Amino acid sequence: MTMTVPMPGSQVRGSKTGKPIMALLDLLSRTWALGIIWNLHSGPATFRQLQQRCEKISPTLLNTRLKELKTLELIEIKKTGYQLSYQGIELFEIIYPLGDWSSQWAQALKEESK
Amino acid sequence: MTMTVPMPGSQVRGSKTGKPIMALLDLLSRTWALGIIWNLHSGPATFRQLQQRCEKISPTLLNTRLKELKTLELIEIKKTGYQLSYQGIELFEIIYPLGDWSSQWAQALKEESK
DNA sequence: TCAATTCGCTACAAATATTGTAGCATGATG
DNA sequence: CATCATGCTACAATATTTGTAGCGAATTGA
Repeated sequence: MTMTVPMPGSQVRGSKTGKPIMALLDLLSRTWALGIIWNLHSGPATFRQLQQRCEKISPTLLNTRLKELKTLELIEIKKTGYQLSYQGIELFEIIYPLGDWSSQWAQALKEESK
Repeated sequence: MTMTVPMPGSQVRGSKTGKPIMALLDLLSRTWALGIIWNLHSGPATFRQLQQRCEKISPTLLNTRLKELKTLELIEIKKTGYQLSYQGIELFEIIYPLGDWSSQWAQALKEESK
């Protein structure tokens, strides 16, 4: 298995510059990366619990993403299972407003289509 | 070509509930979706300009994403090219702090590995 | 103690998404 | 009217993701 983690400072998909934001966007663009972070916010979870929270993720991919997120220090593993690291929490706090925003957005889209 | 846009309210990858946040996370998880939004922030761009800003995106995918983002009303097309819609700007403003955050994160990762 | 269950995770083939290159049709420019 | 740039499509090669089955280790219950 070859895992290419979008490490800031090294080249990532979509950028030759190695700018941290590009590494981050690459990471977050990967299927389920955002979903895992979002789902971990409600507290630590074991592998199987996380599988359930994510509803339809395959174990293969879940494990792949967990490794990436661990490497990039956004999550960590404790006795209670996987959880957001300090940095992961910070990241979550930035994207947290997406929850409310998405509701308004959905509403607007619905109005639009009337 | 079959385009499945993660329309809030309908089922999306990763959720049976149709919650807007899940539609949004599905959308943003798609390769280059975040990158396009990020790159459009610096102003409107034509198709080819956008291709250059994104450095390595294939025209096929760029077009696919643009259609999705247009359908979901995050971008719109004007004479000057593609640009963020009002909602797209709102979305960008939420994720904007990721820029600074990612720098600190990169720094922390570097310290860590010393 | 030891069978049964649960858990974290791997194997792997099928399905899907993305890339990369070539180039077409259209409209602008000289 | 020839040339060029633009927006985009075609399509085959490649990479990613899914879905299912199940293995080995730890835990539970009798």
